[in-house]
Amino acid sequence: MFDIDVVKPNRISENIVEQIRGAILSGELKIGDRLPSEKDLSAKFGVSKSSLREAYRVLEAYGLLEIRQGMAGGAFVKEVDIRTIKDGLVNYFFFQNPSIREYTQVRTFIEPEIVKICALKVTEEDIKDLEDNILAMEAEGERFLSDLDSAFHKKLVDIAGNNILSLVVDSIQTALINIKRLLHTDDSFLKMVCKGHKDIVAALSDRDSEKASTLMLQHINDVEKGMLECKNGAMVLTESGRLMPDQNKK
Amino acid sequence: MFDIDVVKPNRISENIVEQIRGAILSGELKIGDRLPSEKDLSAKFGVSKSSLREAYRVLEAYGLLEIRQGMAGGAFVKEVDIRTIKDGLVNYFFFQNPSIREYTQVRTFIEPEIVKICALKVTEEDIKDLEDNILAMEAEGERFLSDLDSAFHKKLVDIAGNNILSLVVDSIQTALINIKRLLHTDDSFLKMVCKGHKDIVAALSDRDSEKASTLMLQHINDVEKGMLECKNGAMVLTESGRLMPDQNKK
DNA sequence: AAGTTTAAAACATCTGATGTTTAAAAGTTT
DNA sequence: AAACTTTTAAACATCAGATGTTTTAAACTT
Repeated sequence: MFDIDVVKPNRISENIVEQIRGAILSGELKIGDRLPSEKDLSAKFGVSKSSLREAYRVLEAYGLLEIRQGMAGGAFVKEVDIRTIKDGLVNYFFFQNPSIREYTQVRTFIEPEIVKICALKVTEEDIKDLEDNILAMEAEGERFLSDLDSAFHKKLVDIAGNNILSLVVDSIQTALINIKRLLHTDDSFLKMVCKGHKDIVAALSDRDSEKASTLMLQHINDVEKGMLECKNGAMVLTESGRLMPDQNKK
Repeated sequence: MFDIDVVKPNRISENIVEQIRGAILSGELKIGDRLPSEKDLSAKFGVSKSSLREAYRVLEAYGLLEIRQGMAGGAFVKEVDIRTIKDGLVNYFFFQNPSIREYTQVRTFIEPEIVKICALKVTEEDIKDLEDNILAMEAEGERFLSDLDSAFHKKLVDIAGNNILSLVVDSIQTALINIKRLLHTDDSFLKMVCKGHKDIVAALSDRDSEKASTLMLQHINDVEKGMLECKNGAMVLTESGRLMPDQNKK
């Protein structure tokens, strides 16, 4: 059978949203283009200002418009940025609540392959950046562990040069940061992460793609193990690896 | 240096959006909960109805609220659905315009691994569904090729049982459908797809995970090759594999 | 030429009125 | 009593217009 779409109410603002979104996706409106003022455009559409404003708000929420106040203000077509997408994914994953296993599984599929590509493309400057990241992690201790850890993996995927992979890795790292914030990782976790990163960078420095890949796989599994062992936070992990509030600590 | 976030204007509606979003993400508000009516809630926040309405519209755009008219209507907390996320990704990828190479690369990392898992988990009923899908493809010809092709890969990833992978594969399939709509695939492409799917299902039926994985990798590469050879549409592919409007056909 | 003031365009917010939708309650018929 | 119809009221949808705030550019002053 065919898929059925729920019939939506014919809201004026929604109609306008689709017209403007369509104009952007068809190329009629380009980045930086300024739409007419609320007053003018509402008159053109033959609707009230409030209806048009609601449409503008929604388009802004989609990340397609930027609305500026002031004399030279107005509504400007904007490139959707990754922040908009990640915020949406945060909302989505809040309800899905994927298990740590699921995150790890995706990572084990993608990141070992990513470092293989990195081994071929990585520059001396990249190596320097990665080494600096590790040094910062050792210096700062656990304070910025998650952020630096996240930055390390994002740096690698960016070297690989695939926008889609970058989005996926970035989103997963953002989700993992949120999870780690609720767990209390200890010093041995930090040391393990640093060691893993160091070995990977060493392999990349040698342009040894197979070794880098194997080390990355090991590292990802170590991180999962470390996270699953963390049980001293306000949250506990169910046997399926899902994060839940600890019922015993009220 | 630290990341800098652009300071946003202190809009009333934005303030309300964040308060309500926060209440949802903190668990204070649960799926199905009904928020007070516009009249009541705007009074509680001490703002006008219009400001509250704009906030509701944005939350609705995020997929966090569903607003219903009528006597028993109002604003209800809703689980963000995948459609909301995919629409956002369509907007995002419109500007990123990833190359076919990028899509293929992600697929080659993920889907061979997915079918490995499928080989262990697949049921007789799943096999039947997959076979039906192939039969439908052969019967329908090119008309629904993209949709059925997409459904085949989505079915496989759903068997694997990883929400994140399902989202990634689903999103890539949606993007590829949009690209294929602009290319004109021929009958040999259809045959190639059917053959690939058949072989994969046969390997899954034998529970041969390695063979299924190898065949999937081959299939994905074949599909890329087929797409890159398609040059008879209104669009052309640049040497980097990006889809662009054909300048010669005006 | 540099700094300051002023003016105007555009969004932000508020108020209050009117229309529309929808489900439940009330009423009617069989 | 059950089934159908009509009425009603709650809540959103839309509109109109007034007032406030922000920001830039132009006018003005030093």
